[in-house]
Amino acid sequence: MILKSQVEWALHCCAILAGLPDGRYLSTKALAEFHGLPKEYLSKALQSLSQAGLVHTTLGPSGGYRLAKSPAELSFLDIVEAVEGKTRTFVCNNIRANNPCRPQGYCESSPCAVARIMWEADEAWRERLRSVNLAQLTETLSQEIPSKLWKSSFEWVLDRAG
Amino acid sequence: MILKSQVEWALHCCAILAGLPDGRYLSTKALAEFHGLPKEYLSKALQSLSQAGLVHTTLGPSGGYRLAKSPAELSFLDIVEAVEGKTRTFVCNNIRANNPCRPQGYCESSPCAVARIMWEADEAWRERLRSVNLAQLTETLSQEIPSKLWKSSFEWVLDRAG
DNA sequence: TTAAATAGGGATATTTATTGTCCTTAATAA
DNA sequence: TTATTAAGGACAATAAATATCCCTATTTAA
Ligand code: SF4
Ligand code: SF4
Repeated sequence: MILKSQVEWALHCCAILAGLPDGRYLSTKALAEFHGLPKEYLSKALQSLSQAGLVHTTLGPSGGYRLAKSPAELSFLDIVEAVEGKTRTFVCNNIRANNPCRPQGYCESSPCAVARIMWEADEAWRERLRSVNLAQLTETLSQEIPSKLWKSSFEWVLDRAG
Repeated sequence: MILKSQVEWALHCCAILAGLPDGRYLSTKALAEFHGLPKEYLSKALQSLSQAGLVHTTLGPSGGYRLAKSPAELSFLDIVEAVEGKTRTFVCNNIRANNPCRPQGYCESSPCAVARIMWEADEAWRERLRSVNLAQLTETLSQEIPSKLWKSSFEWVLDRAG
């Protein structure tokens, strides 16, 4: 069970968009080139972000994407769920229903303990993702990335932002 | 990203084995029949449990599986990792290495903030699974499953345990 | 002693999910 | 008007999950 690579792509793209000045947009083309990713496929990830309302888009030359909210209002969970979906990682196939001892017509009232425990763990994962926002990420990145690289990347992006 | 259904199977099988009297074994055939699962494929899941050292096996008629430790010593995480593997759910494809602004020969020293945050969430998930053991599960199940069904299932299993 | 039953595991097939490409459409700015 | 963009549908390629089949060594029950 491994997350789609689109999750990593979306997180990186949002990190870039978080540094974009107000009113500017960055295109799929630029984001794909910056990260060395297939443009058409990255586009699907960005569309997921758009459908989830995390980014705002415009068409035409100088069009592209910007964040729909402030970085502090966008959590990792928002981005992960936009791309990966909100479905819980454990799905119950209700195999207890096959128990040969089960009386005819007997119907389980509620999810059993196995499922509940697995769902609690899933929720612990989501809760942790919910607790980190984009502003915190860019703060950390700005401290860890060499300032020369940080600056040149910023300029590279601004050069292409519409 | 959804866990294999083998995870559910393994958890249910372990729950059954946890109720098995000392020295008794239950075969793949019985476990598959009880849960309504394909015997040959369930066998792969049980082999994973065996390779992880969670269960003990014997061959021949009256052979099968029993837990290798007491239910209190077996956590959900043990079982999930035996079947699903220990690989973290977020894999870093190091797309930052494609940054066109990156100086030649520049080598990232350590995993970046994105990966670390995703790995912390993964660890939160595992920690929660680590905190629940099989003894707790069977305790809950015994309270929630109607006693008539609980008893008849127990007898069904004992009938087939070698 | 023999025959049946078992776990283990290799090979392979089927189905589903992920990854990736290509193309069309409508909107938009230069 | 024209070039550029996001959106999205159709489709292809690849990888992973699911499933089946068969063989082997071991063990126990008859
Ligand atoms: S016992 Fe729980 S996990 Fe198993 S099938 Fe029922 S609800 Fe699902
Ligand atoms: S997650 Fe971090 S380490 Fe992985 S590619 Fe992105 S920036 Fe690099």
